[in-house]
Amino acid sequence: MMEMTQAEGDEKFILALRRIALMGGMHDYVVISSRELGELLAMSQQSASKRILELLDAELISRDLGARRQRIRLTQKGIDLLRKEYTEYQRIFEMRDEVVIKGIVVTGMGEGQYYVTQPGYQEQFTEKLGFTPYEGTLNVKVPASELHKVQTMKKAKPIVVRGFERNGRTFGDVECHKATIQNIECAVVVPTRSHYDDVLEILCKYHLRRTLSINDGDEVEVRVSLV
Amino acid sequence: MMEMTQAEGDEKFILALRRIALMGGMHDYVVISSRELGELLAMSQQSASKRILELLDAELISRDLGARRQRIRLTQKGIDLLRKEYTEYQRIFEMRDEVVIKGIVVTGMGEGQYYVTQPGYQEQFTEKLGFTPYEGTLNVKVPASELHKVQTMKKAKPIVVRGFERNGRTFGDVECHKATIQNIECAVVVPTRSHYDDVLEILCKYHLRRTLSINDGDEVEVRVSLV
DNA sequence: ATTACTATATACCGAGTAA
DNA sequence: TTTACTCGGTATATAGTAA
Repeated sequence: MMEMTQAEGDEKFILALRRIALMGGMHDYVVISSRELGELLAMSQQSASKRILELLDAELISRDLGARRQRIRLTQKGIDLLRKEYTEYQRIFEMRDEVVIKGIVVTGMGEGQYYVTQPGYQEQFTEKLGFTPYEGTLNVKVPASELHKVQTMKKAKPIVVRGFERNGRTFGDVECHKATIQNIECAVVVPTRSHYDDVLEILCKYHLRRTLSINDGDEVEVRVSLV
Repeated sequence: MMEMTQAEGDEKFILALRRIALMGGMHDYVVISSRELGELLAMSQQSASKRILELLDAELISRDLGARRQRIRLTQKGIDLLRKEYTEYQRIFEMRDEVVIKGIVVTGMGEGQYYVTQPGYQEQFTEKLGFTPYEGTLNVKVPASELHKVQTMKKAKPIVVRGFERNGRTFGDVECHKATIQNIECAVVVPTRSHYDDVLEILCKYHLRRTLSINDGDEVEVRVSLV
């Protein structure tokens, strides 16, 4: 005897629910025969009839069964199930608008600070990011399970801060992405050199450790805009 | 022998594609074992393995099969299939003639009040909304989980209140949507500036805080008409 | 026309197991 | 550890048909 949880068993209902919803079944009863539903779902009249009985049994639809025609509408439970599906697709496709990366605050090697304070960069930060960064970056280590989000971020169009030369030293381009941490505006700096880095360097107008009262080991959510 | 068209046979692939997409497989290869995928899909390792082979055969994913681990990503065809599904859900849910957005009453920055009281707007509000707004807006903060409804609202055809110039200052167009809160007629003003705003500004003939006895922190349901 | 039952056919899943 | 084969049990679909 194979038992199924609610969520697992739901899957086969979805297609039928969607067809009914597309015919207006979320708002009111719609006339639909089992033959018609079968055609829309590429299955036999018999199977469609059975599917309707299953949907009724699962309380995902309600039915008004007349002598020659049945009328069907979705129940609230049916609408909720479809909306859950919809939300999952939104998560998939709107992941492109922003991505929330969880990570742990760590102490960096002071590299960020060195770069941020270079006047050649600083002017551009102010112009292109809309704020003058505090002289120091917040370093956030990203766990492996979140690294794909960093990849996503790196593929989004960055705000490019141009490199320059100074005292015979070459400073490369820096790619930034606007972000927020607890609603405070900041920016993630992607050093163009290292492609496999799992530490985000974050610029902010404020001293984030003090402003947010965070320290090494604390978890933070960096909400990166990808637009 | 039962032949299936492409579209019909696709159905069983969708769930697996969605899981892979949610792990970032639309953007890059992601490491995922057949056991892991099986757990996520509530099926055995064997079945998940078979499903992966089927997805490969249908050219919906591509795979980099290493000695100890496989990496999978969606092909363009796989992405297209998911997007087709997403579009169908959009059709279902955006066909709706109203959307109910839950939010929390907050205190705004007084901007709404400034705009509402401009005579250039006020006349149009009276004409186009059917009521003369109280001199102040109710601000409702929408949680992230409800933001997709705001997107839906923004895609509906708005009532446009034309901008104007006054004392050398330019006032832009304002987009409104008719709505109700607890059956009281009102209108949601869409701030044209930022697309990611999560605060609704609400116009009403009455002083809503007093009329409904609501205050900061209270939850309200804004029922927005999309027709 | 319908809906939907019963019996048969088929597709699917997972246990066992190899590589 | 992996991936993925074979095979047998079971869930699911359809044809035939009743009401």
